Amino acid sequence: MTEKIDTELNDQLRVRRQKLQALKDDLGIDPFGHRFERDSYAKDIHSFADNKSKEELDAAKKHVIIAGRIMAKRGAGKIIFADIRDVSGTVQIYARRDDLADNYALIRRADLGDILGFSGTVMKTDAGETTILIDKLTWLSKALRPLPDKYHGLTDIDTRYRKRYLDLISNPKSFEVFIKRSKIVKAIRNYMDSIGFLEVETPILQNSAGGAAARPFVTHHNALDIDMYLRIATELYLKRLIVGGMERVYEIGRIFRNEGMDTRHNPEFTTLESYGAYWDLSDVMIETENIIRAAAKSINEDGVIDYQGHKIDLSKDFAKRSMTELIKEKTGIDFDKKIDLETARKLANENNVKYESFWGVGHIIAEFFDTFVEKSLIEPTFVYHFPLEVSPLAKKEDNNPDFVQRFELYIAGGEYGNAFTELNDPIDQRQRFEAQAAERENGNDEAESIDEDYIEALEHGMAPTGGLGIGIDRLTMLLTNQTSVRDVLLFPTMRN
RNA sequence: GGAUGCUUAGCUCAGCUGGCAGAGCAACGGACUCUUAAUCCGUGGGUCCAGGGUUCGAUCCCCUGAGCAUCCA
Repeated sequence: MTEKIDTELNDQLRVRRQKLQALKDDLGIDPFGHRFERDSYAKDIHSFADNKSKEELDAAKKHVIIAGRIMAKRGAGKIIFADIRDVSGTVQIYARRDDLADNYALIRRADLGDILGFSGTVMKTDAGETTILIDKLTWLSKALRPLPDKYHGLTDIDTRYRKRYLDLISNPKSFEVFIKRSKIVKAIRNYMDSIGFLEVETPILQNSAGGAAARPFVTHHNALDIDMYLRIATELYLKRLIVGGMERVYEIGRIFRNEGMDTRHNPEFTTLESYGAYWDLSDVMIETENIIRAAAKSINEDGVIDYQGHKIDLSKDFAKRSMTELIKEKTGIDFDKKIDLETARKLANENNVKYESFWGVGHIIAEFFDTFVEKSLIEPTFVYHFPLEVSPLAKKEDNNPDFVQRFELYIAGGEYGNAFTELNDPIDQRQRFEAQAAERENGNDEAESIDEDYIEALEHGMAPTGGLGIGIDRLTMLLTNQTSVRDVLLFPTMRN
């Protein structure tokens, strides 16, 4: 056993190590315990007892066994009260020396943060608090470090992210967000399964990263001696499965984008992508509404959310608006009229819209939307009629080859979903990839590269397909009213 | 990438014009058989983020760096 010498430890650590030794030497117990069978959670005890009177509880003689971490401890001579936290919540215990005899030494020696098992009888104190009067204690684990401040919790943002376990122990609200995240993912999965979609897993390590406009992370495979990329989307593999006849597939998985970090971007994040054969955008709109509603209802029965002061009823039908009409409403500019690049650039200059040298008219239209419209879309709105140039994987509109069958879903001024009628014409797809390659030549390092294998798959025939992508992290932020993506990720990316 | 701010005890935070480093909680010793941010008496605990500079003297002023946050690109 290697252990820091005493002088390197602060008083808190030193004292707890001494207590650890004393538990072994004086009481002969294993400070790190073993299997323990409980029959109740804190929450069960509250739901049993909170609305019963002191007398009713005394008559009931309800005996329970719980286990948990000591969060607070209050002594008064030969009795001790303590708050015990388990996964369901917190319940108070009441230990009396007269009842416990030798066992009393365990609770007397226990520190905040230690984990013990308790058996006892449910009662109510004179102050009316549901409490377990303890008749037996079992030592389960010794904490060698102190808990964060019992009243303020852990507030240091950096420590909350780096040592998430401390955040979870001391900040119940943070704990709750991650419970909700789990429920959201489960609700989405249940819905997708209920409409006949098959959950699949596609490669994270790829030879070329496609399916989105983003720079990938590069890694190296030693045995093959090749560089590989972490996926930036699940799209192209999922559509190969549509070609393969799976017809309805989805994946909820981690993807990786090598770009800046801020309150809405973490380098690794989770997306849902789904592809339904024989569907088009109208089917995907229904699917999307149902997914968002199922997710919202899994954590809030009425489906009404409050995001940063915006009260939004997700149970109402979502609006459907054309991108160019929305831009026209805000700026008076009609991008449905055919204009050349020079004119588009002039309009951009006049409206202080910045553009890159490799942008065509389509990029500029999309930028007008981002600049003038996006933040104003508070009520759930499907924005459709996207420029072809920014949508290399979407099918063209029937009557307008400059635009594609694509929508994005906007809520509370942010984007929560992206969907196409998928481009299933391999000849058109090759041209789109070539246009992307040309953009890359001109300096767009986020442009798609030509994925020959994917084109070959399309050449075998892919049914007309409606596809959807939803960012799970963003959706969780929306539904749990969080403004930073790092507050919905258990372990956000941190610098060393 | 840029601007601004933050970093002090295990945790939450003060720290005046540059003059011996402070509080609450937690911890330690004691009292207390219905407490609940328990209370009361007593005690200990510091790489003031790191490195340089100015100064008789730096937690404080200056420079460089690190981490984090917010805003912008």
